[in-house]
Amino acid sequence: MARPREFDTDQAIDRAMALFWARGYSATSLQDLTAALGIGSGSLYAAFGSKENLYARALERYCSHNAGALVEALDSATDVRSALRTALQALAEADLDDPERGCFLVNAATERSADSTTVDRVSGTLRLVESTIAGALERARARGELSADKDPAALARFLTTFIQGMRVMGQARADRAFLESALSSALSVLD
Amino acid sequence: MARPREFDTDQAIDRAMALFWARGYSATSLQDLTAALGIGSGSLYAAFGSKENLYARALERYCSHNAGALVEALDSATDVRSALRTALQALAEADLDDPERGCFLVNAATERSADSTTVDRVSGTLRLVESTIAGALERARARGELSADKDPAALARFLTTFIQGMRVMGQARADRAFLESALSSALSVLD
DNA sequence: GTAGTTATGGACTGAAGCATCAAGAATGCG
DNA sequence: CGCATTCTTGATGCTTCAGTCCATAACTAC
Repeated sequence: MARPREFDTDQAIDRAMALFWARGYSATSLQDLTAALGIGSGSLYAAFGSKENLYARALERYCSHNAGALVEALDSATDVRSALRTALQALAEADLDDPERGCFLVNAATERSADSTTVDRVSGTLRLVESTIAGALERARARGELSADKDPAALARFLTTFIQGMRVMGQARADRAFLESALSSALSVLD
Repeated sequence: MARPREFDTDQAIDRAMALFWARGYSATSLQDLTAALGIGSGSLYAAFGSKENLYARALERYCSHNAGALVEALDSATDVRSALRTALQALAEADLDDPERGCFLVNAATERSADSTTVDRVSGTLRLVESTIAGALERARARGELSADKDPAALARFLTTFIQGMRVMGQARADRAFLESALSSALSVLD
């Protein structure tokens, strides 16, 4: 019926995500975006409406992808402790690999804390992380893997908080030994 | 010998700090700064050299002020547990009072992780926080306040990390109940 | 009061910012 | 083969950006 779009929208969002993630919202210009996406500004605005909107789409993708991975890892876990350790170690490894980028969710929370769209996405994702961890801990407790006197909900709030701290420390160039030490101490609350 | 400066440099840095803290580096314009500082751009550049330099001075002030308060609180503590709880509760309270601002150090770490001046300041401050906590825990252990089988250095790494997470959660609009719950769980590692 | 020095404020520069628009190109349908 | 529709490109508009410059002002020392 009409001329078809020449670029792949999903791929464009992925590329925008990489830029916003690495540089932040304000420091990423439209020139950066059109260059990385390989499209003109007209196409960009026709497809996404605005820079803010594209940022929201990129953050949405990041959140659903990363929270999805965590949900998958924890929902199928038979051993919470090792599942949590593996998942958190992977996050630490991401920071060690590329400390400049850090965690897009954390970056979004800190840079755009005055923007309600961003705040809603971030807090919603954090709630999902929290409830996923809480669910895994509850099941572990039912299996006797976690002591009956532990509070899964409280531990989930704690671990969700700790994760964000680990990402910040990673971005602040904490080394592997530091992150692993902190992680071990954090997980000791399960014992 | 010459015309004296009409504005107070320290006060100017304080005002610049408030702006950079609330909006970040990129989203704060020179117009914002000259308006808030009440000086012309010529004076600003004569006194501080560049926007980046002024940011560095503002961050430096924030770090020395806040880390200083923590050092003071912990170095004179007779009861580590309550001193730590009080100090961390104060940070949580700051986030609850004004979640948009969050922690300038965390904001700096995430927004300007590609700038070595910023990274150095942030990581140096975090190391100071870590060693202050470690010192307080060591003394507590020597007093028998902390079990001998605990590792003060490891706990300090953990707590330093947790604090940053708490600031992120606060900025992401976690409420008081959440933060206090997470904080209690974190401090339970001392038992 | 004069000379020397430094601060002030705002006009100014050139670059870069986001967003729009117009002209042309690619498609499906009749 | 037109026609309607949607996409693409990039020039364009207008704003804002960081930073410089300069004429003027305020001060000290002599």
